[in-house]
Amino acid sequence: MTMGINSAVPHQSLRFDPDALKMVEFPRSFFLQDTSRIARRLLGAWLARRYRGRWYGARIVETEAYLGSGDTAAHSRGGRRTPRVEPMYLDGGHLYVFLVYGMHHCTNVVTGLSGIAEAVLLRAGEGPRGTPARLLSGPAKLSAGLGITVDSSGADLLASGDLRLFHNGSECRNVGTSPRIGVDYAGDAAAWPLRFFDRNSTEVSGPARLKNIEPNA
DNA sequence: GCGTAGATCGTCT
DNA sequence: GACGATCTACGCT
Repeated sequence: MTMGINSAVPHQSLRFDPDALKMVEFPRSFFLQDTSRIARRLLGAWLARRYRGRWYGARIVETEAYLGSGDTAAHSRGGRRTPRVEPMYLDGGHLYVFLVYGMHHCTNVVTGLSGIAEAVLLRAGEGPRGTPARLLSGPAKLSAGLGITVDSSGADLLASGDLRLFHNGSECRNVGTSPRIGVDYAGDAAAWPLRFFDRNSTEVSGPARLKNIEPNA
């Protein structure tokens, strides 16, 4: 067996202590709001993973909303319900993780009631102080940094398990908006402004022309 | 800074 | 059999 850079070990620099930072978890009701609103409000929240008894985490700085059956960019477009996508149909607060290009994992937070296949793709994060620049500046990099793989698809973030979503009460006040990245195949939906990012962050992914866009109050 | 190409394989048609 | 909700390296401007 090989244990290389693709193993599910989180990056050491992401060690943190959610208790010392007085972080709390979102209630289930948070994940039942409008998906675009959740995508925006997740900016500043911390995705966390417990590995061998220690916590590792990343502050989310970029997200995208995927709006279910009517969204031609979503894996659940047209009501598709295959084994891979099944976690998208769970209650809000579960994870949906998939593999792209045969090598990269992408992590999503499922939103909405059971039966509604919407989700928020977590596109980029910032680690604690000392984390190397650009370690988490992309959906696959964020997943790899925390060691999240498809093995975690379907996990419940509210089950007191090893994967959680924390926040410390402060919301991102400088939010930029743009079309989603990498969905050119989606026709009209490719232009929908469903990408959200922290304009103060240096770790946002994507081309420069999609950064520093005016705040969208 | 921008555009292009190649990696690599599960999933869906 | 084609195609990715991506990333890196490389060449050019």
